[in-house]
Amino acid sequence: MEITELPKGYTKDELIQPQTKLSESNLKSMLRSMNLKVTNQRLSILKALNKGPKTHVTAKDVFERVSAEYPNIGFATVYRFLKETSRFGITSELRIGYAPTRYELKVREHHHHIVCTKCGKIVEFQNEIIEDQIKKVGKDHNFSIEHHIFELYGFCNNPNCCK
Amino acid sequence: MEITELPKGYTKDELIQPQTKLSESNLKSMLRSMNLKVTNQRLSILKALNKGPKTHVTAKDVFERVSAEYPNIGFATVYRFLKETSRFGITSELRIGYAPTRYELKVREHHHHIVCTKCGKIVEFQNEIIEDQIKKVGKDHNFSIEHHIFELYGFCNNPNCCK
DNA sequence: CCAAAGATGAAAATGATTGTCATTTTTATT
DNA sequence: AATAAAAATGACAATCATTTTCATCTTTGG
Ligand SMILES: [Mn+2]
Ligand SMILES: [Mn+2]
Ligand SMILES: [Zn+2]
Ligand SMILES: [Zn+2]
Repeated sequence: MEITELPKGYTKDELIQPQTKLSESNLKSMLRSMNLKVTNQRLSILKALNKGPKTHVTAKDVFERVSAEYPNIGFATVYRFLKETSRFGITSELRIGYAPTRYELKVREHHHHIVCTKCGKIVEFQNEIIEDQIKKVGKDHNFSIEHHIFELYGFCNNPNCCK
Repeated sequence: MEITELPKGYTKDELIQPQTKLSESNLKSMLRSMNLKVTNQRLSILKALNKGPKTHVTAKDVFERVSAEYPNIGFATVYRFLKETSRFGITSELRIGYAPTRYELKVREHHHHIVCTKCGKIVEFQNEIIEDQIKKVGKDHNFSIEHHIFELYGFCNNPNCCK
């Protein structure tokens, strides 16, 4: 079957390990490296992205986290900046089923995701064999591959997976 | 970089080979196998999906093709039925960047796509090694994998690839 | 401090997809 | 062929994530 429905339980928290905590000056130099001005809103968005345990967050998630600090933040600012981060390779985008786009800071190595379509759990994995095959496929078809999406969907065999 | 933008030239026709031409009675039995009533609109949508050379079509593409035969067709009918076909595994869905969902009749074997983000060309490929790794990853993480998405994005080294 | 250049937020716009519902069509059964 | 129940259709409104617009602030280099 193809991805035709949202992962039902996707509101649940994910079980990913908390990630490296980046310092304020780390975040500022990130912004400078993007040739963007350093604003409180942007720093706050980066902090929100960097805050565990939920590391795959939607624009709405970010908006809510930042709103606590800056109640006047606008959605446009969040969306605009998230797109920038993705454009500059600071974050990667995750499109799961028909759910809103999720973002994650690229603080860990390149990886992909297995999504439980029952409880929404997201597990990360890496696979060198697949990455090698991607290069091969590109070569075989005379394409310069710039990026790829690769996500697995199924059911986690977890005792506490909902229902 | 992640998929942050639409393939620019995606309006262009794709260069996929025309696919097996299914007969009207083939299409009718498809519908019956789905426990759906046989209507002219549905047959026309299936025909549209089955018509080359563009085999990865959006709801709008289908709407336009069907409109020629049934000028009163509504978008709702197209969307509703396309979703059904996907649910029953008659079609597979393709989500390319932020472009509208594309559908393709499952008349060929399981495969994936390389998309040229410059000219929109879509090339299909199969890779057994990757499919095997998918099974392995599922097993390793104790998931029952139901489906997966896997698409490569890049530039085709094609003399007639736009600019 | 000052003046671009850039960033922000409010609000409206966009665009794909879905929901509603009155009307029509299909199909199995007389 | 007539009929009745179930299902499908199409017009239209609604949703909802994301983007655009634009007038008003901020940032930053000089
Ligand atoms: Mn991840
Ligand atoms: Mn295909
Ligand atoms: Zn990869
Ligand atoms: Zn596959």
